[in-house]
Amino acid sequence: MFAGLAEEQLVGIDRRMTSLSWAEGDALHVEGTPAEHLYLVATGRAKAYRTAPNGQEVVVELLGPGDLFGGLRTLGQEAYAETVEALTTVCALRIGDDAFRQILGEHPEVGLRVLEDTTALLAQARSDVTRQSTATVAERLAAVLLRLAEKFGEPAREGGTLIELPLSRADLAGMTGSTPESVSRVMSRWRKDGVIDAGRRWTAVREPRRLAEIAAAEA
Amino acid sequence: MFAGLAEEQLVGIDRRMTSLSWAEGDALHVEGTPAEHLYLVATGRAKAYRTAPNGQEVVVELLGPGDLFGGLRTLGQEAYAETVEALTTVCALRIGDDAFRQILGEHPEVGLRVLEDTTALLAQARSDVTRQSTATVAERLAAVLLRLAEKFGEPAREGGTLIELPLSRADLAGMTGSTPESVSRVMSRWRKDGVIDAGRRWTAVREPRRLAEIAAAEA
DNA sequence: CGAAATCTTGACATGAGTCAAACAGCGTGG
DNA sequence: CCACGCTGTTTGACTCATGTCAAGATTTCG
Repeated sequence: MFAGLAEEQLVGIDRRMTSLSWAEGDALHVEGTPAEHLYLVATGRAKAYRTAPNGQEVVVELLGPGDLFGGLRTLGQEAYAETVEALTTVCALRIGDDAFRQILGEHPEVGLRVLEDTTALLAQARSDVTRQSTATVAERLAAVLLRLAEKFGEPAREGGTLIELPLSRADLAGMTGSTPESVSRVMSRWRKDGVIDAGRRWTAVREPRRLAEIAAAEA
Repeated sequence: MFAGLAEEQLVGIDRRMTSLSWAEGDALHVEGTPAEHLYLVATGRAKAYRTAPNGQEVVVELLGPGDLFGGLRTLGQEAYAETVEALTTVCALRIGDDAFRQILGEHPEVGLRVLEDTTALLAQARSDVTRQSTATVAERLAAVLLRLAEKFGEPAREGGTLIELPLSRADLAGMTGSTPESVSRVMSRWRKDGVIDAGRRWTAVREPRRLAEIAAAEA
């Protein structure tokens, strides 16, 4: 995010940010609360979700180091639109309205970077809308797992990619716009077929290509 | 978008943009083409849609005067993610990569404005994801009609709000992630109940409150 | 080791997609 | 100016994916 800035500039920026940390399960900020801070994840994982009128939680983003989230009155956000909850221990930097504007004034490149990030998120969200509207649960789940593997995965010793995240069936249901039961069914089938493997706090993709085929609705 | 700038600054900006126009049905830019321009709608209406793997068109945004769209390599967009098609005769200003950066350099406020817009679109898209995942077709359609009335509606002489847009059942299906048949069924019912009224090239919301109740899933 | 939470699996209900046929606007050409 | 045909809409009958409810298995943690 701040790549390409000199050491002393970074120190200047750092002084204006507050470093905070949360434990697994804590909420970093809550949907509907007045939006006053931007956050930059330093370490750990978190999920951002919205609560639908019917009470279901829909996960709109998974956050890791380097990700920006939160909201500012300045940017037309009256209140936080999502609740962000720590999935592991999380450290993040918090920045206020005025400090953000200052930094943007001093370092225009940073503004462009933020715009770039936001644009990418928009593209992501729209692709989610499209998939949600046209794909089946299995296709959506395959796409989600591939994305997770891409962003959070590490090579597993048994082969394939390991996603070490404490995601419950309910979380996965929230990401696919489905239910824990449906997710469980689909994953059981895949496990039987050897496409994936999963425990309580992790998931492994054994055959990415099969998953990709499923996600592309070629089956 | 450029509110608050002096006359001569506007002239300077204007010189770097190309003014273009399209007829109803024309594509302003096509999904998958290299992204090289940003556009600002001057007059007319257009729809932005993505084509799902199964061939269905999902409308992700309706554009009117003042709306920004398109994409730039600079912002991390390799290719346009959507096709934008004119719903009426459309005039828009086109701006290239370098010019955009120049303007941002000269007028930082504009950058903030763009970021603000993008943030709003992101919030919109995420709210769409949430609704898509949890609401029924009727609820989604009600929400879409209310949004259209809000953005494009004008008071109708018969009472209620008139949306003068050439939207086919297929377009509405694209916006609700559904099918023309389902949309037709729901709208027939509402017409019978006097909640809305519709012809080929227009739709009128007669009882916004009933629609709002439906959208909020209170029925 | 036991209770609480989570996951799995089954049986069932239903919203909404698909296919198909009848219908209505609307422009075109005789 | 009217009839024809094209295109989009409406309505019906049927099917299927997926949500719901419920019971049993498994894991976690106090």
